[in-house]
Amino acid sequence: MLSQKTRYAIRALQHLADHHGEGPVPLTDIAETQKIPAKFLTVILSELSREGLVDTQRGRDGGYWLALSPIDISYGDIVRLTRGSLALTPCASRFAHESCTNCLPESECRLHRIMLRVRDETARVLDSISLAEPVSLDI
Amino acid sequence: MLSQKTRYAIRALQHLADHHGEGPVPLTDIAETQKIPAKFLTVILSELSREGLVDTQRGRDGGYWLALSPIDISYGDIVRLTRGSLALTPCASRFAHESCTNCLPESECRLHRIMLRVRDETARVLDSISLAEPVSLDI
DNA sequence: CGTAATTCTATTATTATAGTAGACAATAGC
DNA sequence: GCTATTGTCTACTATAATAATAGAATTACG
Repeated sequence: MLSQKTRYAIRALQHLADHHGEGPVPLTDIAETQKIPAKFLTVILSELSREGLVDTQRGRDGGYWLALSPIDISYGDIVRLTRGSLALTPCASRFAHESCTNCLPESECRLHRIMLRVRDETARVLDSISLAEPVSLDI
Repeated sequence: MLSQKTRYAIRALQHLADHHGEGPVPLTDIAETQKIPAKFLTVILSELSREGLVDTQRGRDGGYWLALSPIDISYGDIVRLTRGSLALTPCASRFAHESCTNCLPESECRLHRIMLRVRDETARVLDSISLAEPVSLDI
């Protein structure tokens, strides 16, 4: 499962994508529209800023905006950044691979091979959709 | 991510599939071969037994065995039983649907639609593989 | 009966998650 | 320069989930 925090991050980024090119969007705007607890959102947006996904400006008329064009940010990127991995087991992660605790060697683990396939399919879907996508019911 | 417990459950069931038709397999056999803490495995196998996936016999020469033929147990079934859902968000679960907390209505939530697609792809993979599969590197 | 096995209930330790508090820093506009 | 506004950072807390253990109870075979 994606954590609540990851879900908030994605919806916040969607909101910024919707207002891309309109200058800084204040945090309270995002919080209210997307129903995200404001204080928690400060933590989330600060992390996204540190990771280079959003730019910020302090002070009056400050706020947040996407550091890249929406079309250049895929859902796969976001999940990898906020959650660390798309995979369902540590051993199946491509970019954050770890061996599972108390497991057989990967070469003997049937679950490992299955999880690689699930990860590949998940990546195929999430890497093909960007924040620019309207994501209507029929895509 | 799948929990450690779910991963143990899957590997335990694989072990039982490997010895299907050979009578009761004692818990310690499974624990040793699969490197699963024995006491924890009792909890896991008891649950699988309550859910009807394995049958058990107590006492001397007792143990566990699959209640169904390995070919009739898919990885999708196992994950749904032990984890509740294949989906990455509560709102994207087909059999254990819940609305996400602090979310927009599902009809307006772009993330919801994306997660439905990921769940469908995950289900396609996991429902197509059964415990009878050797799951070699090339399938 | 005795031994080898599973079963059940309860408990614990650890970690992750979700969220809050409050001091601090920067900026724009008057 | 003042001040209101807005983001930043560190620390903290409460709750829940996870992983695992303890120990008594039950069953069944011989």
